[in-house]
Amino acid sequence: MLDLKYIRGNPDVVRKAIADKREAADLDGLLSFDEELRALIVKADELKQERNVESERIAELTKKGEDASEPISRMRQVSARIKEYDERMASLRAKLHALELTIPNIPHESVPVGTDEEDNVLVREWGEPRSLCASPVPHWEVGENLGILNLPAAAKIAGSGFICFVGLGALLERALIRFMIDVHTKEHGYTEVSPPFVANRDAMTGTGQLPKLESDMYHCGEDDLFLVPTAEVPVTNIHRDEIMEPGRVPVRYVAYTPCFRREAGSYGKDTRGLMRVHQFDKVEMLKFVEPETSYDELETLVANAEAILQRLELPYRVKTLCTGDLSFAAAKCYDIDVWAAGVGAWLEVSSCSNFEDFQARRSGIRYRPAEGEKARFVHTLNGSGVALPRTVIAILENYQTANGGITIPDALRPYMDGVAEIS
RNA sequence: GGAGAGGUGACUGAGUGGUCGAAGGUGCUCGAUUGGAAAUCGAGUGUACGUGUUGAGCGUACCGAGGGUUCGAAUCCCUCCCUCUCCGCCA
Repeated sequence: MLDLKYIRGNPDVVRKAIADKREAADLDGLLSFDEELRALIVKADELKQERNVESERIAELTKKGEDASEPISRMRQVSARIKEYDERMASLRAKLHALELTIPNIPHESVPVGTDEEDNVLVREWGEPRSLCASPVPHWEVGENLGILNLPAAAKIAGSGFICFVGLGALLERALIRFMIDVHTKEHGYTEVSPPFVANRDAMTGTGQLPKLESDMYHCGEDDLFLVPTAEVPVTNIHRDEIMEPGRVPVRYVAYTPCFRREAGSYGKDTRGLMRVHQFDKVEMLKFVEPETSYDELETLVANAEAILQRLELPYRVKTLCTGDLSFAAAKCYDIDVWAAGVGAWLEVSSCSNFEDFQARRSGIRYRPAEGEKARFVHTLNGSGVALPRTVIAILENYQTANGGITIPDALRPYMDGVAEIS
């Protein structure tokens, strides 16, 4: 959510952001509601002041035993008018707020303007895109062959787009989670959290999943709870409606959660195997920082995610998303794609974003720079560190050996009970 | 799921219809005192919105949330949420 005063003062900047992000938002409607509302506030406040003053007089008269019926009947009418104003303002506020939630964040000046992923800009590449064997097969084949992946079982249980790991496959998943969290807590200074995997409507709205993406969320109607689409939702909301005391920021968290996404409307060949699933594991990093440092923090965030892939010796590339590919709430975002030799494709395993104060304003997350100073909104950032299934794909495909087995990356072996190869 | 208790400012804790944005205490900030500190004394100490010759002032709102009663609600009524205690159930 943007500052309404900012929108009022810089409508052209906001209009450009909406266009660059290819969003549809009724800015003019918002501005006119805002103007109408402020006019009503002035009138209603005047009436309320009159009522407050007169109420005090009525109290005095009553105390002295004098007749107060004249001001009372007059105030009865004033109150009726106030009620009318309050009702009009309430409905106007609701409409205004609904529109406010549809205004996207403004891209940072360093973000390239573009229409879709074709216009994203390559920042750097790491490692050689290759495999241990000459002609690696796709992960679903090698996984089924080795008995570590049972997709038909997952389909039987929950339908297509779900995963069932077996044996060393399941251990590999668990090892990756532990490996990533350990690196981030022990070497990168993050604090581990294990949050709820469901979130309520307020939490989902605070981070920006609602109202726009409701149809992509799994929803428990009975309790009006949503399965988390990313740890970003529960972890960002840890500090919702808080003012963090001086010295508290920067706060850095890392969390493992499963992520649930309906992926409604996603069809095509990139949905094969583990590439696009409804439930996947992810280790996510989040930061709450001072505004002045947020772009430096974004760079280290990306570096922290890259460190995971470097340890696993998986080739990857980093891209800056252009305005058209940038998500609704982000001001700037880097995507990291890992190379998967079997399917011969770059797969997105991390998205590292700076939301500036967009989520913080929406969620009421502030900090006090020093004792006695005015509270300011923090800047929030988050990035995957990293998403599991596509990392598993890369391991199954890039570490495939000529005999159809899988070599375990050195960094993972301590977490795999020393297992060096799956065969 | 059943029964009960409770939600007030950074914290603690008063307040059952008007003089309450809210006593007292603690903490914090500034000042006095001191060689320095403690103690003591004095002053100050929320957020949001609006208005404004723009950060002085003024106004409005906020005592878990939302409604209602009333000229007037922290105080009375209703609904919901959350916390705690006991019982039941259970990993």
